[in-house]
Amino acid sequence: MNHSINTYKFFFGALANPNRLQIINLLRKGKKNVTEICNKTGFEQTMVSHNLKTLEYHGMVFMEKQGKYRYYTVNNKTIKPLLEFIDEHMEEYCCKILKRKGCKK
Amino acid sequence: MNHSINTYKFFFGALANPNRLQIINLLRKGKKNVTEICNKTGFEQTMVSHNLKTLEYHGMVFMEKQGKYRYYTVNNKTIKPLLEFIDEHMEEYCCKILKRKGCKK
DNA sequence: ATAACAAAAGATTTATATATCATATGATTT
DNA sequence: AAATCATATGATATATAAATCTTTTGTTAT
Repeated sequence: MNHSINTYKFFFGALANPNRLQIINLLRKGKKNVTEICNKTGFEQTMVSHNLKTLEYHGMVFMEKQGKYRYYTVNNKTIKPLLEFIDEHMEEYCCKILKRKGCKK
Repeated sequence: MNHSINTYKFFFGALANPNRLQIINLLRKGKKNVTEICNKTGFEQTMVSHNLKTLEYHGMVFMEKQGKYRYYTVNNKTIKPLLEFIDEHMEEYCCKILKRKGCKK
């Protein structure tokens, strides 16, 4: 905990949202622009833009302009290992939560 | 992402709360019972109990009964490296957020 | 056994985050 | 340069989470 409590609060808050998580998950399959994200997810454009802004603000996704399009990529350098780490944590310590889906322990 | 979107949502949600983060931070200094947590933080007993329940459910803290007391410890096996990993992420990718407090990059 | 203490549980109010709605900006095409 | 497409921004209504309030459970001491 090198930073303020609220910094962590907002960081985790950025990931505590199903729509943002779905966007992250989609971007893990490759770079996409906003319209492509909307089409693949069925989400509204404004909702996607707002959520991408939150993710970008926290360094979870990156944006690059290409003409009238804006392409987004996920920050796999940190997001991938972060999610993997949490997967392992849950396998170890969240049996109650995962039970229905066949937890190892 | 081995688990459902909502599983991650609730996991991150558990950490996206300043009071729970403060409790985690306090427990990092050592095992404490509910009353001790209340005294050190100034939080109400019911609020602390509710938040400890959330943290325990997600395997972030552990509880052991000792007479009428319930002692809580933080799961440092995962919480410590998790927070350290996020510290590094923020130093690298969240300069905008940390700027005021002297970000390295 | 009853009182006092420690902690949890449930219900309700309050606070916060989110999606939606309306509008604006920027780039490309005709 | 007007129209269209792509995306972002700001404001507001709605949904969700959280704190508080009230009550309950469990443990120890008298």
